[in-house]
Amino acid sequence: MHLFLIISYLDAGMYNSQSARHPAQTLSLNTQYLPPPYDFTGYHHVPGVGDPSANPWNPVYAPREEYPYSFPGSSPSAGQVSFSSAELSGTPTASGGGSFTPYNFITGQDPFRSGRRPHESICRSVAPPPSTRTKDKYRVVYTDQQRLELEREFQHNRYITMRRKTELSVELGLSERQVKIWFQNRRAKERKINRKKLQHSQQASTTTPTPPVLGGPADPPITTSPSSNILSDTISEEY
DNA sequence: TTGTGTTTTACGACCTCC
DNA sequence: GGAGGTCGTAAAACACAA
Repeated sequence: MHLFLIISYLDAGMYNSQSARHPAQTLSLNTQYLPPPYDFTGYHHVPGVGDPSANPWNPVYAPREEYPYSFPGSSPSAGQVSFSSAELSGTPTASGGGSFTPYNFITGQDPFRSGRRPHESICRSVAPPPSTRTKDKYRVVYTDQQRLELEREFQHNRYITMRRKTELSVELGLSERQVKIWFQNRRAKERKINRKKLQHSQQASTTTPTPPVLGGPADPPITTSPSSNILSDTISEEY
């Protein structure tokens, strides 16, 4: 059981992002709007909005930034990926110490691998300048502090608002593009993890001695179609 | 030390929305 | 048209076993 603490990020005003791009959207700027917990089915332009069954998965795209997919801080939703306090506090995990690291279903690696990058204490003592891919630097490695803040923001909101993106980019010394791409990659990572979890659970269910009831609820359509993705995404609520 | 597998940045292609 | 979304991928960074 991991106590998920969002301390200073619960300042609701911080997330009342104003959007210049979608003034017609009406749902969001109201702080009273409490979005459903992390749920990819809520993508706003799915045909039949509000009725995921209408089109469970067509390229379903993410909510616009007017949709503050924040989690009520007082009740971390089931959709959150939990972090140990050590991870969120930036406390380096013991190298190979076997401490629990929720993200590492596959390799058991520390998500931040804190304290395991000898060069970083030198090379990453200063945040790298906003950079794009160059000959010299194909990519930069973000500092632990940058990752920590980005991760915190991600735990609060899977989709960063324009306002928070600007704030974070200034705060962390990253470009807004870097922040945006980090969130895109982070969501991709989560989907990947969820897919693996789903595969594991499916394998476990197929290897159980009790045969599934044909046509019953325990016999979900297992396909490789994108619809399985949305399932895996919503499954993230198990976290 | 090295080989191998995984994770992390960054981008392009393609999509929808306004 | 430009914004940001997903998906797939390249390559650097990293972890770890042998």
